[in-house]
Amino acid sequence: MLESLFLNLGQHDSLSDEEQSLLGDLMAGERSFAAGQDIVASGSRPVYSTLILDGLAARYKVLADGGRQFSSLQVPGDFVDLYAFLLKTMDHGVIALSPCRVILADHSKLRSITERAPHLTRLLWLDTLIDGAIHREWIVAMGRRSKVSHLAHLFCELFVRLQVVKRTNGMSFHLPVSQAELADVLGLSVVHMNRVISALRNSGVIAWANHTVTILDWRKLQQIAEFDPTYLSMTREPR
Amino acid sequence: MLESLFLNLGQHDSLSDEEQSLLGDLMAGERSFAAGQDIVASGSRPVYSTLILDGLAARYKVLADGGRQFSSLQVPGDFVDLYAFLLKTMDHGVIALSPCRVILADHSKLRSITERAPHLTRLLWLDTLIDGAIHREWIVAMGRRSKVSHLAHLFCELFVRLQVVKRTNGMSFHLPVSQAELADVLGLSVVHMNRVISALRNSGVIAWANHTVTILDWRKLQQIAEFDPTYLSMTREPR
DNA sequence: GCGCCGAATTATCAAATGTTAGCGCGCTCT
DNA sequence: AGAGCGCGCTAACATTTGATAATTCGGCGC
Repeated sequence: MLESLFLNLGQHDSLSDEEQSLLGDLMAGERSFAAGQDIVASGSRPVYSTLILDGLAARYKVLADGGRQFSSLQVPGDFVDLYAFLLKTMDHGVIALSPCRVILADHSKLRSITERAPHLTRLLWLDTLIDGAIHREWIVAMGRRSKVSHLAHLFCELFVRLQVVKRTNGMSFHLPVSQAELADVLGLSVVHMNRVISALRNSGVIAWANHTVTILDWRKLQQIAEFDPTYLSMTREPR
Repeated sequence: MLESLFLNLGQHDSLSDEEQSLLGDLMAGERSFAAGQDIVASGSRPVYSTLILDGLAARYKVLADGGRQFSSLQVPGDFVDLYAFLLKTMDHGVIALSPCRVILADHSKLRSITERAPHLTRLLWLDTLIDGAIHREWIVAMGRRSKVSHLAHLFCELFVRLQVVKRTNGMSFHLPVSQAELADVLGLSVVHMNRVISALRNSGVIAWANHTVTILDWRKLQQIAEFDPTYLSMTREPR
């Protein structure tokens, strides 16, 4: 059941049997959320952190004028709020964009891992660092890429991340979001989001129908996006 | 000399004498950089992490069309690349925006801290988590705030962060950046950056001259920015 | 099969933002 | 003192993006 987690953490450095069993002991208490439900509420002080087993979730913040901005997308094998273990108070919410199955990690158990399993601690720390690296990449995309390039970059990133946890199907992956939700990722109006999607479609590099994105020309998509996966740290080396 | 670091880490939880001495032992090898110099090069694999003692630095990425985007600003007491300890390869650069005095932390020593000092490890981890929280706040600002509000938010954030490390002077702080550099923070053209700055000035909440920002109306600035400092985790509690 | 509803798409116009160019100020170098 | 230069600032115009509204499309229940 924790296969996604093992694939995710294990891609960066090898996980010993003991570490796998520590993780098995850590993760307990499966839950499900319907699309649109909050997985973690803004302002709360969680006593456990949440790992996605299945589904798509997003961190978000809502401003006074009602505008919503997603600050990340979370796929199976991702901790959505591992940082709450140390940050204590959630300054934003996490919402299920599709039906989500999750499993919980008690903060007290996480703490004892930091006391007793330094290497596993470093891997969990690394997981949050990659989170940060993705944030930085998003900032660059929002600030200086064209909107089409930004969208292309997002698709590249999602494809690679989903591939790691075996959720791609050839060059396709499931993307259960509406154009309005995607607009809240890129920070655009729905109308303009639609224009940007049309442009990327018309360039012939992707197809998107029935909540499924298909990459028709991976090389060209990468070029449009200037995608360099270095920031995802997908090499296995001692950490 | 490490006062800024102690102020920074110590604001979240108390640092024992032993931890302070571990940090003193960790940080060694002072260096200086002129404004405009790279402190850490993109693509490099650092063997130490860098702490700012004095000056202003920024993480950045340059795109193929020459556009530059800063993904963070770093003030005294900040590690600019603590994450390189685990991420290994820099996927972006770090530049000195003003003359910078820094001090280094050997990755081998950092590693031994994770093996022997769990609480200090958690505080260092926390430091990188706050980094991530700031990134998320920037994403929200870039996506859904008006440009004036974004700028106001940035000033609120800088003021509060600088206050922690005692680098404010009343309601003023030193901001040694040109409007062009600030444009690379917000992701705007220089011309529009100038318009936005003028608008915020004209609203009477800030003054900015001689590289010094003065907050004339803190309450109103916060309102414009919808600034809520929760994400900076400025409460001292067990971590 | 029919009608309803949410989502996608298009059209039109308005506002925000970018581009290019130029001016002026204050600084430094000679 | 004069020239050069970086930087702030403004103007004029082009392009991108947003707002509003209408139309189409597709799934789903009756």
